[in-house]
Amino acid sequence: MFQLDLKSRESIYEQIINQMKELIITGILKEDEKLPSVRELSKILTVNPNTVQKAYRELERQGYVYTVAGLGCFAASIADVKRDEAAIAQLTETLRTTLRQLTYLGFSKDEIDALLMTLLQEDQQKTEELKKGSEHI
Amino acid sequence: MFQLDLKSRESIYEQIINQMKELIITGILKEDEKLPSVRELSKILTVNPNTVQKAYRELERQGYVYTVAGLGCFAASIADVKRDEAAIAQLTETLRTTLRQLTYLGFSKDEIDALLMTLLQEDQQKTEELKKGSEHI
Amino acid sequence: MFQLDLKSRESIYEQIINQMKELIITGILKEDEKLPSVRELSKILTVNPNTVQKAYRELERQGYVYTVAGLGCFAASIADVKRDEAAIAQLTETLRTTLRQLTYLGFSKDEIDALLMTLLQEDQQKTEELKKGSEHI
Amino acid sequence: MFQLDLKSRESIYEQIINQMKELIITGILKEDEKLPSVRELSKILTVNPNTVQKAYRELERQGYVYTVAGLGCFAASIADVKRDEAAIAQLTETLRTTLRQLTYLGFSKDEIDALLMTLLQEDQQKTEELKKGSEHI
DNA sequence: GTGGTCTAGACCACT
DNA sequence: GTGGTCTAGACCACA
Repeated sequence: MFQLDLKSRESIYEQIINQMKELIITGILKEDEKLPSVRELSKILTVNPNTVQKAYRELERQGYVYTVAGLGCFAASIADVKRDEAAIAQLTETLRTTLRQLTYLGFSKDEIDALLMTLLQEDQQKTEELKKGSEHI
Repeated sequence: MFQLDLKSRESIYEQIINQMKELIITGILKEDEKLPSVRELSKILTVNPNTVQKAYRELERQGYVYTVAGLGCFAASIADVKRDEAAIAQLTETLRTTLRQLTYLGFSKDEIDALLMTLLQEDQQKTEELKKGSEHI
Repeated sequence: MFQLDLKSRESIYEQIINQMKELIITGILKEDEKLPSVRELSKILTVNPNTVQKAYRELERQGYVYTVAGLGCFAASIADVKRDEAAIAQLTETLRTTLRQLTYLGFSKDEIDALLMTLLQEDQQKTEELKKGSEHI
Repeated sequence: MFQLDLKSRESIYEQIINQMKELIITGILKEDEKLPSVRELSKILTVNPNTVQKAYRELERQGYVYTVAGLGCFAASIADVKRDEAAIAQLTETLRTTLRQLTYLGFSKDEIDALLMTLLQEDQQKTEELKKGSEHI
């Protein structure tokens, strides 16, 4: 279910956040469905409970899950996911910088265009596959 | 000449690297032209010399500059740095991840498309301006 | 009769306490009227009986209800609970802290004033409605 | 400078957050002024560095401070403080509930009005005093 | 059982 | 030196 890469530059709690987002956005984790408990997931991933806790807290802050003390953490409605303007601004800035770097490396507009189209298609396909996968359950 | 943003998430040495790359690739810093010395630049930017040193080392590692002991650091040939496959792979991965995050935030393909078009146009304009600017020198 | 919000920050037993207080003070639950049993209410609300138990205990401690062993829990005289100085002090402290937090967020005195007026009016209306509702019984 | 109350129901990191907000909002900590380092403050308060860290991170998230890795944490412009809608909604809800409770305890609208006026005035005075105090430094 | 907070260490990248 | 992340424990309130 989860694939952690300890060697990755992405920190563990960020990997947990992103993979959990994937499960929620694609509907594999349905609205109001319970997430594994902090302790449970920490055992599965063999990481410290605090690390999982940190990820869950951030997911709650961003509106992906909601917490009921004593009961656990549950997937929120996708509609509740906050379009955090700060996060969007940061992602936009990352895109801007990255595109700029490609230009520095001598990529023409058309080459960048082609690359982006490929990546976007890839992204859409991945989303579709995950959604289909969850329907079969 | 340099614009450092201490509040940015991007670390200072990365900002120096990226802006120096810009100067080199756009030809504002011509081949074999001397870069400011580590001490000089650190004074201009009011940052720690170690930070500038680290940026220069990384620029050398990536082939953007070469160092002559006792003389200083010089801009390398643009041909030497173009099409750095490792760099391209990394930038592609960054794009992939960033697009995925936007999808997580509920962005539709069309919205992402629109955003990318805007950014690309911005990038092209900036490139044009820099080229014109360097021709006048 | 009861509206529990699991997603609320307010713990479940506190929600039960507050709503039970509302029923008692507005006279919907009249003096010496029997409250639903712990087991009954826990089934209705689909919560753990311990949670209801805890709420009832706290209501008893604050004088809102009294317990007769073997018979159940009954609404106390409203006179017994009014003007609980400890409770008032605590609520005042909560107000003080909350107003301060609004100031931290940059709210001007006028903005806070306006907000309070709105809330007070809301509160008065709700009180009126409840009183009318209970007269008809 | 700081007053921690270990017995308080307010957690330590929340106390740090609130007191730091006070220092920033009142201008005692001026824009771009450095906060004590995580380790330094943890020693002063004899709490764990992680606890201070948690407070600083939250302050950054809310826009009260900005962080430069390797340099430290700095007071942000008050204009940058984010009017976090979720936080405002929560504070409003707290006010609503608290006013309701006072009504339950038999307070008339006029009594609540009077109490609120007193608290508001208190709050304004405190803010004024802190601002004056910082001017004298 | 659950999440929330805290302590006491440790290692890393950056300045 | 700085903040950022992580581990390995512990205690608390709540369900």
